[in-house]
Parts: sequence; C-alpha cells; structure tokens
Amino acid sequence: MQTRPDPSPAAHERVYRGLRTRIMHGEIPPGESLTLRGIGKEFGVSMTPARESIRRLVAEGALTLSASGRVSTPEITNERIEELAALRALLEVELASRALPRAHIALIDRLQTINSTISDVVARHDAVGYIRANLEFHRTLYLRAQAPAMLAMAETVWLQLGPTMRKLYGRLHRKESPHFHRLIIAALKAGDEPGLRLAVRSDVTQGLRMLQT
Amino acid sequence: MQTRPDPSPAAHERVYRGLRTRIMHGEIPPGESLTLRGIGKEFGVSMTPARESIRRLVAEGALTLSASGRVSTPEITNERIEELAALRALLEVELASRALPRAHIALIDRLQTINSTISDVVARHDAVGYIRANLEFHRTLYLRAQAPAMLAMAETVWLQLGPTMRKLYGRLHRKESPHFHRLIIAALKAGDEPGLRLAVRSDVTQGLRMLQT
DNA sequence: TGTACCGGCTTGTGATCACAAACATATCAT
DNA sequence: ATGATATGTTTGTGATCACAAGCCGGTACA
Repeated sequence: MQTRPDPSPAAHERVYRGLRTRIMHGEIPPGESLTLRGIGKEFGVSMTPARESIRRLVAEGALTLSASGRVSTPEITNERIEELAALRALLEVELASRALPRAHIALIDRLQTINSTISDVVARHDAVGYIRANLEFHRTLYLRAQAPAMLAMAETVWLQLGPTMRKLYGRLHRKESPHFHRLIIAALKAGDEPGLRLAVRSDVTQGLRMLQT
Repeated sequence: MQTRPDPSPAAHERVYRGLRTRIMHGEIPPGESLTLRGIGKEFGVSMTPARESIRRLVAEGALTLSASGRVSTPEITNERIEELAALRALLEVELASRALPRAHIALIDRLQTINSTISDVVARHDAVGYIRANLEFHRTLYLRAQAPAMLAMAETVWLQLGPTMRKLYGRLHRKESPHFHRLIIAALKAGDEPGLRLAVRSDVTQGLRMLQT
C-alpha cells in the first residue's frame, strides 16, 4: 500500500483541498467574495467545516478577511506583486540549487514531458491548464531538494499569487512560455549551478513583472 | 483615532494571539499535547473558537496534527532545523538589505536600546525574555523594509522554531549574545550592505547551528 | 511473568441553533 | 430629485449536543 493514510478524509479537509486548488489554479478572480453557507452548500457540509477551511486559507494568505469577517480573494497591489515575486525568486532559486546534485536523468525526462504538456496547453489557450502544468513543473523539480518546509513556503506564495495568475496568463498570448524552462533543463543537464539559479530567477520574475501596471 | 479597528476582538482571535505568542516565545516545550476542551476552558470559551485558533496555528506550522486529530507542539528534527535556519537566513538577509536605505538614526537608537535590554535579560538568565527581546530586535529592523508579506513569512519561521528556541537558549549560558547585533548596527551606520548581509546571516545561523545534536 | 482483550473515558468532528452586526433596499422628508 | 433613515435579510460568531474513533486502564489467559 503506497499512500493511503485515511480512507475517508475529514470534511474540512475536503473543503480545504477543493478551495485551495481552485485558488492556486486561478479559477477564482481577485475580489470575489465567499460566504460560509454558500461554501457549505456547495460541498454538502455544514458551516463548521467550511469555517475551518476558510480559517486555514486565510492563515496561508490565500484569502483575506474584512473587518466584519467577510472573506474574499485578495485584490493584489503592485507592491505586493513585487514582494511575492521576490519571495518566489529567493525560495525557488534555493530549492533548485538544492535539487541540482540529486537531479538524475529520470527527473529531467519527467520535466521534459511536463514541458511538452505545457506547449500543448498553451496552443489550446487553456489558462487554468497552463497554470497547473507550470506549477507541476516547478514542484517536480523542487521535490528533489528534500526540503519540505521550504517547499511548503514556496507553495504558500503560489497560493497567494493564484487569483492574479489567471489575469496574467490571460493577457499572455504568445507561446514563448517554455523558453526559460528549457534553460533550466539545460543547466540541470550540465550541472551548471550559476546557470540554473539565473534561469530559475528569470523564469519566476519574467511573468510577474508584466503584471505591474 | 489612531488604531482602533475593533474594540472587542473576537474570541478566536484572542485565543489565537495568546497561544501564538506563547509558542513563539518558547513557553511550550516540544512534544507537548493540547486539547480543544482544555484550551477552551483556559481561555473561558467553548470548543469552537479553540478549534479555529488551532487550525490557524497548524496552518502556520506552529503546531502539528496527528493522524487522529490530536494537536501538539512539533518535535523538531535536525533536518528541519537546518531548513528553517536556511529560510531565516534567506528571508532576513533580504529584509535587512531592504531596510538598509531607510535606516535613520532613530531606528538605530531604538535597536541599541533593545540591545541593552537583551544584555539585562541575559544577565538575569531569563530565557523567555531573551527570546522576546531578540525577536523584537529583528522585527524592529525588518519593519523598515516595508515588505509585509516577507515579514509575515519570517515570523512564520520564528513561530515554527519557537518550541526549540527554548531548548536552545536554555543551553546557552554565556552572554556573548549581542555580539552579532553590534555588527548589524555597525553595518547599518556605515551603510555597508555586504557587511550587513553577512552580519545578519551570522546572527541567524550561529544560534541554530548549535542545536543540531 | 508477559501478552492480548475489553471496558470506560477522553477527544476531535460536524450539525444545529440563537444572536448580533452588517448590508441592501425601500421609504420618507426636504 | 436627492439624501438620510428605517427595516428586512444576509452573514459571521460562538455555544451546545450527539456521535465515532482513539487512548488507557485493568483483567484474564497462556
């Protein structure tokens, strides 16, 4: 038995996962407001698990809580984008650097497969699919770093950027996307750490820079 | 009216803040287990707010949740300490670097005041007071960076290190503590960015390194 | 003496309810 | 017609309860 920790995940866990992936993949636009009863009805549970999952997501920065307790996806300012992009750069460069000595050929193959998936999805103009595949590319690489706390932190940043991601890849038409990914793979193959750091930093920074109005 | 967002903070907020500062200051040893009803009774509330604050703290990594839902302060492994120390180094070096151009003389004065407080507290062998003053030193500096998301992330790391901090400063007898703090202040005065980065990195890494068994 | 089983107790989970605050809409005075 | 006010509805908060799963005794059996 591989991974079967719990045959019936708790209700609040189901709600949490559902909302989290929806937010991270940019399926909810910024500024959208949610209600506990609405979430509960949607997932077929009462208010209690809905509230707990909301609390968790607020704690992770995926949702904001107004003074009166209303929850909504965050409207992101330019300063916040700059900060989050800087955080992505800091964390992901370090993660990639730690993954480098452990990057075997199987990993590189997997990354290339994901990369071709990205090309397909881009040709289909599927924004959500693009975001999902792009995150999978990064996560697959960083998993090799064997640094769970650091990876969790990077995922938190992705989560906070989720609602804006949608807007970003909506206005990105051209298919130049896997360019930096190819640089990353090349650096991995060559064992070139400075090149890898630069490629990751560029890939992370590039997209987010064009969001600043 | 300056800062008066809410005259009566919500119950779950009170419980959350109470537990959070207790954990961050190292007042709870690692491996301690908590119960919802116990927390509720201690803060004079029912299980509901206790559960919400627990969820939030678990989401931030301050508490761990066993498979059966039991909550406890995390037992920290050596790998985890290394990771968290690396995260502190990454984040806090960046924060200090961003604070540098905005560091006026008033800030430096304040840092020096906190530093003398640290000396007092160390002389008194007050572990919790030491941790609190030390964090205040860092937070005061990083507030100047004007990077709230980054600061929040750094505080999350402090939170995760909280229960082990206690153990660390328990076995640190000598009063050599504000040494790196003096280097930080000197670098701030001189406007020496590389020196500042090195000093912060050293200060952050030094203590945590001696925790690895 | 060691080990498995069985009962009672503790603990987390989720639903429901009462309540207060906030929001939206209609109403009225100017 | 415009603005403030009042009212009905929506929404989050917190307490309570029933329930199931886990934990920790003791006891009996090998």
